[in-house]
Amino acid sequence: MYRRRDTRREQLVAEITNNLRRYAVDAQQVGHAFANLHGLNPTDLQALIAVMDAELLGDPITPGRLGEQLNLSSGSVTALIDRLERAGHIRRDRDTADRRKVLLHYADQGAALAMEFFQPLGARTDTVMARFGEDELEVVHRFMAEMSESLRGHRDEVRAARPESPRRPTG
Amino acid sequence: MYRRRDTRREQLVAEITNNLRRYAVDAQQVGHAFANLHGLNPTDLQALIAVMDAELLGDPITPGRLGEQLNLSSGSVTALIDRLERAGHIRRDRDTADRRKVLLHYADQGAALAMEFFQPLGARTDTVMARFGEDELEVVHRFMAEMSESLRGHRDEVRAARPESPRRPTG
DNA sequence: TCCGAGTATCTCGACAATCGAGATTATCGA
DNA sequence: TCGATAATCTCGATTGTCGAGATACTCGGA
Repeated sequence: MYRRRDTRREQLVAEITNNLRRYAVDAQQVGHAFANLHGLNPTDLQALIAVMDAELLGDPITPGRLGEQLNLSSGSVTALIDRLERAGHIRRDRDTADRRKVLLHYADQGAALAMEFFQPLGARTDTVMARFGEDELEVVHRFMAEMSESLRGHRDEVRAARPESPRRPTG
Repeated sequence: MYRRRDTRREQLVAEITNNLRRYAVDAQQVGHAFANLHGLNPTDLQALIAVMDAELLGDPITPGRLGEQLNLSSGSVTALIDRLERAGHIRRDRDTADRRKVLLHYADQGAALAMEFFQPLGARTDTVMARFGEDELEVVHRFMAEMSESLRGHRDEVRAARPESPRRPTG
């Protein structure tokens, strides 16, 4: 964000970078605000979306994998799922094949909530996209796909890094 | 994400929407992982970025406004600033004009951390953008600017909404 | 069928971030 | 100087999270 802007191209790069960053921040705040509004905490909403995503991909998520995605300990995951299940957002089902496993499915309550979360967002997204031609959307699509891919790579790198001196403020 | 995909255009819209959502989720997880790595919690990192942003715009943020941005109560903000100040990330300064106000500035420690956070991200962003022509970047820029603007509007709407029955589970 | 190693999930006590009401400190107009 | 207003901080209660150990299940071998 804080870089040379001598050429038009550099200026574009700088501003796009800015916008991506702001988009990410704002998205997080939308999630936070929405969660508050519905008596959830942000983790709950993240979890709900992850459960829904996995299920729609035909590959229901387990508590273990959910914990990896959200970076939670096993204890926290159990508490999290308890909360969501108590609120009627999701269900726990044992995997019939491997009965050690628990598969998470969203319940009606959770589907409704996710819908309520995504619908206004989708409407706004559509409005913006309506102002772009199909060839332009092709460009945007290619850009977002690569950007998304790149960010996922970065996330995995950061996660792989081990804290060398985690919290030792000058001993 | 879950919509008709009859035409190429609809397909594009659907996939871009998907990518935006995934980008937001992944960005949040990067923040979470990075914060963990450095002994912070996600709120601390968000706050640090907000302080840095405000200061670079020439308009240093106050604890009150920081609390609004992050949706924290005044007590939490004080604790948050205490943590960050103790860790050497930011400084508190009284506003000389209105001495009730406290202005937050990032200290060297905080600048270094923010740099460490953004640099690898910037490198990746640059790599992706290098694969696009200047006219393509113009399109992406316009798209991201409008998208970002739209999302901010949505955030404010969600924040303005008041929880009608916040947490009364059929009590 | 029984055993033991391996894996997934859950239980529980300790810790830390957050909330929210009230106290504190500073400003501004009369 | 005094009272009203505003920004920040203090403190007790609540709640999400951690992490080690317990529990439940699977799978291969005898």
